[in-house]
Amino acid sequence: MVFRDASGRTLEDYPRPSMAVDTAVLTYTPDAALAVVLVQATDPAGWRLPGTFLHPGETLADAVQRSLAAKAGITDLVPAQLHVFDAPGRDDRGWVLSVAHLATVPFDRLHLDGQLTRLATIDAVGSLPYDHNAIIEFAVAELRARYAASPDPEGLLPEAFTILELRQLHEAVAGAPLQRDTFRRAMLPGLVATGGLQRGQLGKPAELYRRAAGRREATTD
Amino acid sequence: MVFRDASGRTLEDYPRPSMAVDTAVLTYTPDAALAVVLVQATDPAGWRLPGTFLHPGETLADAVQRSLAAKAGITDLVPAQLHVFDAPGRDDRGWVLSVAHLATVPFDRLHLDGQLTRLATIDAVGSLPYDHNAIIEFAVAELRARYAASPDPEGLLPEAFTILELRQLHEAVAGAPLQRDTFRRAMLPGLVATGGLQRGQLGKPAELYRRAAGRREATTD
DNA sequence: CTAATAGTGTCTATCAGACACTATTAG
DNA sequence: CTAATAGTGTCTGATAGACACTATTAG
Repeated sequence: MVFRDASGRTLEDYPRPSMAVDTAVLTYTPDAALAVVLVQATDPAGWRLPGTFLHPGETLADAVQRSLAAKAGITDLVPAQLHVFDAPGRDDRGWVLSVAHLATVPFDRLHLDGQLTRLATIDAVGSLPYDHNAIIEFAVAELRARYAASPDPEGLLPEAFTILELRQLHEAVAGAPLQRDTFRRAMLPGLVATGGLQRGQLGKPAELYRRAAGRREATTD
Repeated sequence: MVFRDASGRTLEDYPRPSMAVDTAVLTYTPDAALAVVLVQATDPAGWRLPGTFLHPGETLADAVQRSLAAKAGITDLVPAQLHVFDAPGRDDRGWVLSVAHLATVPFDRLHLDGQLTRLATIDAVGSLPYDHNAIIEFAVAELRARYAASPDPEGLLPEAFTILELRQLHEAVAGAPLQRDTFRRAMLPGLVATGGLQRGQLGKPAELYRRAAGRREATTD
């Protein structure tokens, strides 16, 4: 069926923008920092967020996966839409709207190639082209909301972890220190002890936990 | 500056989708119900959310304003982006992405024309074409989040109101009854007594309030 | 007066913040 | 032993839910 409006024009007669996706891939580094993946571009040269133009018939989520699989060797992502950036002059190459996305990846599943890709710590990202700094702001705010309620909902830690490791992750995400005892009591309902202990450190060995199956909120019941 | 990719193609050589906006305009009716504005279309005939295609150089927010000013006589909106609906087959007229929006309007600022526009109560919207039912779900969820913390943040009530009227509005938004005394105590920090009373009803006259200037959250300080 | 609604006092359970205490390890 | 970290007990203040009480009106 061909659509025609009041003036008899079909859908193809209307000017259309180019549609892009740009993704903030967030990870948690071994030195306890929240970091974002940047890629090197040539055209306006410099570091920026990985992105691509939407292909015909393709889903936004698929475009995100396609743009990241090559550049960062990441698969099985669950990208989340954040916001559409639509300022008319945001891209000097033409009329381009970008749908900003967030994806989280455990550090050991990242395979960055070094020349074309690098990690930047969240509080030390430089000035990026387009509105990519604003996209990172959006992404971090979204991640903070997710981490407020339950223990490591994105699975950035390995299978088993101590509560200290969990708290350091949550502090990196929140960008602020968290109460030691309150944090423990808030997270315990969502955790299951593995029975193992973490030895070799000074002090009493810490119990190892994994996330509870039901991905519980921090409540009593 | 003309952009060319590795194959020498410019931005215009890439296929592009049509970009639309669809808006859930929510209001609060005199009979204490949350309702959404629907418009009558001819092309696939039936009721649907008001929307339009994005014009060149136009902002999404501007397109929302343009599509609503005519059809519902509403101006000075502050539309909020909700989500991009991008399923390849969502529109049988072609490849159309829609950016769903939420706008709230006090009932007495609505000027619906009757033949082409009507209100539907939220829990009695019928089955709408495309993904317009999902858009309404998104919009109501967003409104609920906003109304959880502060008194009538969208200004759906008139200047002065009683706490009973405020609670009835919040119950319509939440879709569930709220505790009478708890609600009052939670909202009072964000309210200012006007000094007036609401008379003429049976029972003790209720004090009239307006929203506090600072749009305070429900806390003590 | 009665019926109805507005507004408040208060008890209980829960929870965050704060702090100190006990428990268990390395060295 | 000492130093350091893990884990817990407990007090305080704030708050939600529940319930009952007082206050003030219409009729």
